[in-house]
Amino acid sequence: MTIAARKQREKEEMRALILDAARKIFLEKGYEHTSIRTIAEKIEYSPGTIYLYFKEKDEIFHALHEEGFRRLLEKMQPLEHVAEPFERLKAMGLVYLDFAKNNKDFYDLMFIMQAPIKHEGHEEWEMGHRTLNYLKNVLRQCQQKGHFQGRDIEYLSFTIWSTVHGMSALYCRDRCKAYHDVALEPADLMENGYKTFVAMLEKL
Amino acid sequence: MTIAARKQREKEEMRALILDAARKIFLEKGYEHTSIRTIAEKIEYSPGTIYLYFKEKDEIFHALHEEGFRRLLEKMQPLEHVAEPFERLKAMGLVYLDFAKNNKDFYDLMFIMQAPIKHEGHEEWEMGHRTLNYLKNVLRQCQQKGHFQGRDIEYLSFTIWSTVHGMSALYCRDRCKAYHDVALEPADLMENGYKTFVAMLEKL
DNA sequence: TGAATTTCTGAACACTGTTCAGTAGCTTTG
DNA sequence: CAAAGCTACTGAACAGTGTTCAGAAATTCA
Repeated sequence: MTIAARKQREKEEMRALILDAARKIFLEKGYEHTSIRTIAEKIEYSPGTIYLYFKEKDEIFHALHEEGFRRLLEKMQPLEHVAEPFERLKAMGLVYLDFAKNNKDFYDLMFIMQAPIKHEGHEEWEMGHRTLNYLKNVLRQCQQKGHFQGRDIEYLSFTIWSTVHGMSALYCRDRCKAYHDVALEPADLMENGYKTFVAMLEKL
Repeated sequence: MTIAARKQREKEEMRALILDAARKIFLEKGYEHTSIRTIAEKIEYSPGTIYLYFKEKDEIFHALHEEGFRRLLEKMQPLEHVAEPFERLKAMGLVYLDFAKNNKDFYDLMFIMQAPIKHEGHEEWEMGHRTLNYLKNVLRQCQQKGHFQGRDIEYLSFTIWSTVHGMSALYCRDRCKAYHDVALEPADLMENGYKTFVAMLEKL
């Protein structure tokens, strides 16, 4: 079985090689403006080869989609050590916004891009669910400490997610320039916009 | 000058004809999946003709972009008759969310799509600015009535915009299905999510 | 070594936005 | 009214896209 094992390993290495190249080019040029031919050229294989490891371009998308969530969850990990739930919630928002700012294309991939939903229900959103459940849990812990009394966790989580996503999406798709006439930079808007939102959460 | 006038009129009619066809196909298939050839076929002209009226595909995008803002502002008009500023603000949010729900592709065009920014600064965001200023004015009126004391209008408007945009964007790009496991529909999420947000605004 | 199998190639297909030489038809002029 | 001029339009062509597949090359097995 050692040969079969090696072949299996080689297959995975090739997949990783393709994903690695694709990620770099995606992050540089964006998904739409990255062609299979460009990826193939980068790894010094022919375009056809890529189709031996991925059914279609979208499948590469999904693989990177997952990687994005792994990265985001990774950055959320350290927050486990923040004892106070509400403090943890506030920090989560900051981590989320920071992730969007520093990983624009990953963020785009994960939350904005028109995701091709061909693999219908095939658990491709598992990582997304995990992230969302993480938020809901923190909110429940906040409630146990007296915050958000009487609020439905589902709706509250949606509102909070919407706000930070809204900021991130406006940032990623350059709608922050609506504030150029008052000389406000995106980073400033996000920082102080989030502070305003936290003030709301504190009073709720 | 009557001939020149007629020619002028015909030119505008042709532009309108193209935009009309483009809008219909865009709203049906989305911007990316609409080809110049398809639009040309629909109006029974050759693809080349379209380039006599629009410099490029993106220019059609921008024209529809403007139409979208005209439509949104139109739906905001009746709110002038709501005397109480805070009531007007709340209603504005509902109109905004409704617009997103009922004009998914227009909303996408206006606030989500990677807008091609070639006409650098060429006032193409004028309508967007007008909409945003409308919001800021209402917020100022709210402040005069005692709401949002000490809050910066710029940051507050950004936070509010982000929240309703976030909900709309999650809706347009199908991320609401993250709540499918708890059997919550997008419309319900938006309605109650917005109620939650209004509760926050009331206490701020 | 020779046959079988796997892996890879690159030409080809059908599509895309865009350009431009050429044509058909309307407008003006002689 | 015919000829010239102009304008609107055409559709083939270019360079790009995702994807497929017959055949070549390399590897594995007998």
